[in-house]
Order: sequence, then structure tokens, then C-alpha cells
Amino acid sequence: MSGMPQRPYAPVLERLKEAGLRPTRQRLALARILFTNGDRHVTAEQLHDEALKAEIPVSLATIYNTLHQFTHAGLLREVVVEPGRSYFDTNTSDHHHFFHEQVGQLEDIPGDQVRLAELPAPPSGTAIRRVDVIVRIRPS
Amino acid sequence: MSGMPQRPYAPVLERLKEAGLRPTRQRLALARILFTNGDRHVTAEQLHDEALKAEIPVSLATIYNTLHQFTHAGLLREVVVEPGRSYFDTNTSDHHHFFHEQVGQLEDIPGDQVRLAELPAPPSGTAIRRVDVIVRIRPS
DNA sequence: CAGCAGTTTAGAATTGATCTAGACTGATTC
DNA sequence: GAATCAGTCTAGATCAATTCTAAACTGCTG
Ligand SMILES: [Mn+2]
Ligand SMILES: [Mn+2]
Ligand SMILES: [Zn+2]
Ligand SMILES: [Zn+2]
Repeated sequence: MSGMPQRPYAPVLERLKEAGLRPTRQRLALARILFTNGDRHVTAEQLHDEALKAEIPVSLATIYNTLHQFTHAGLLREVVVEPGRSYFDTNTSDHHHFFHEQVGQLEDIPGDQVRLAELPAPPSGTAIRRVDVIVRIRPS
Repeated sequence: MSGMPQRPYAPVLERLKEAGLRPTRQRLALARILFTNGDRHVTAEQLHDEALKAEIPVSLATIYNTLHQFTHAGLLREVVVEPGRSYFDTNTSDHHHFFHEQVGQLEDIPGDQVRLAELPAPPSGTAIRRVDVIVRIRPS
């Protein structure tokens, strides 16, 4: 047992380099957790727990640093749906979200499934940076 | 100087009674600040400051209590746009928002100025509780 | 392999919000 | 109007998420 890691580091290493981020032990490990498991929406706390379970002792401060660096590098996108807690989205393409309030869980809505037929012009002197559509759902 | 207050208490008193909330000194004062100045988007901290400036010493705990009671009574609506801070909206009609990120300020978009032409069905077993559209803007 | 900018980290600090338990008060009853 | 009491208010403690700090560490480059 235990030869090479289940998942290769090469692709995420490449992503970090492209983003101009030094591929440190912690960043590599976190990038692998985040980017080799399909689209994800994680909180800092969740990622921290996962890292520790995967035997990667990372401090919470580094989790926050890394999440923000990845976000600023365009590898992640921050989504705010609840006061007091941020979610980080590995899907950086144009899309929107269901938010399951009881569970605190985000789910993608493909970008083409929400059409904003009409959108007002931004107040003069301002430009639109991003449009977020949050569809809040609950068990029925 | 100082006869009757600039703004009458009667109308807000009426609103409180209708909502089944006992019209206490603090609730009356806060309701007057909130509801007799047009549509507003305030944080707890902002409302607290305003109250103190208006010579109405209210504790921060009461500010939070009141904001939540008003929200649950349908007099206010909570809007989440930033991690770590909630805004309370005196406009409870169906509408959406510009959010000026640099300033931390919300601005109404009339409900009919955003049309969601297409909206996906909610995941089975769930129902839509509310749809929030946040248009994030910045100075250009 | 020396040097150093960039990175990580433990722990303290900050922030917005909530909780607690006791004091207060608006409404109701006599 | 005084007594009563559920509902309300408040100071202060507490909490959860996040950020900050300053010192140790580590990936590069020369
Ligand atoms: Mn950031
Ligand atoms: Mn609430
Ligand atoms: Zn997403
Ligand atoms: Zn509004």
C-alpha cells in the first residue's frame, strides 16, 4: 500500500505556477483537495477539517490566506449568502446558485439557466462588477 | 423651543400595534427613525449610532432584538451582501439591489427593472423561498 | 549552499452578533 | 391609582468567524 498519491500533483502544480503562486506544500495540498474533486463550495472551516483528515496539518490562518490568494488569482470565487460565513466556489465560470438554507449548502445553477432579461443601467459613475442570483430554497 | 417632536409618533405606533408588537419607548423611537425617512438600508451599528445621536440611549442588544422582531413581523427584510454584516431593508416589497462595494451601501432596483426570464425548477423536495439579485458595482 | 523574499503559524486580537440574568415597564385588573 | 406580571430592556459575558502579529520556516535563485 501507499505508493504514489491517489491523485497526481502535476496538474494543480501547473495551475499554481500559472497563477503566479509559489507552489508550497500547503498550497499544493489545498489545491489538490479543492480542484480534483469536481465543483465544490467550501467554507474555511470545512476545508480546514478536510485538510487535517487528509493528514495535512495546516493552520487556520493559512487556510484563510490561501482561500483569499486563490480568489484573487481567479482560481476561486467568494460567495456570500449567510451573515457571518463565506463560501468559496471552485466553479469560477458565469453561473448562479441555489442556497439550501436549512443545510447551509450551495448548489450551482448553470449560467444559461438563469436569464436576466432586463437589467438596469448602473448608477452613473459606477460599473457592474458582477451579478449574483441566489435562489433561496427550503425543504417543502 | 422643543414643543412636539418633528415627526409624529402616531403612524409608527399604529404599525407596531398592527404587527402585534408592544409599542415601547425604544421600539417607537427606532421605528420612527426607520420608517419616517423613506426607504433605507441600515446595519445594526448604523441604527445604534443614529439612535444615540438622536438622544435615544438604546443598548445594542435592543437594536438587534428590535431589528429581528421587525423582520419577523414583516416590517423589515434582511439582506446579506457582505460576510460578517447584515443590512436591514425598510422596503419589504419585491425588489432587488445594487451593492456599492467600496462604500458598503445598498440601493434599490425597482422590482420590475430586473426580469428573471428563466428560472430553473428547484431541486426536488425543495421550494423557492426567495430570489435575491445583487448587482455588485464599483466606481468606474 | 547562502541569502532572502515569500510563506506559514500559534496565539492574540477584532468584529459582528448572541446570550444571560436581573432590572424595568407597559398593559391589565381591581 | 396601586398591584401585578408578562414582556422588554440592558450591561456585560460569550461566541463564532475572521484577521492580525511577529517570529520561525522554506522554496527559490545565484
Ligand atoms: Mn479578500
Ligand atoms: Mn433572525
Ligand atoms: Zn457555484
Ligand atoms: Zn432594498
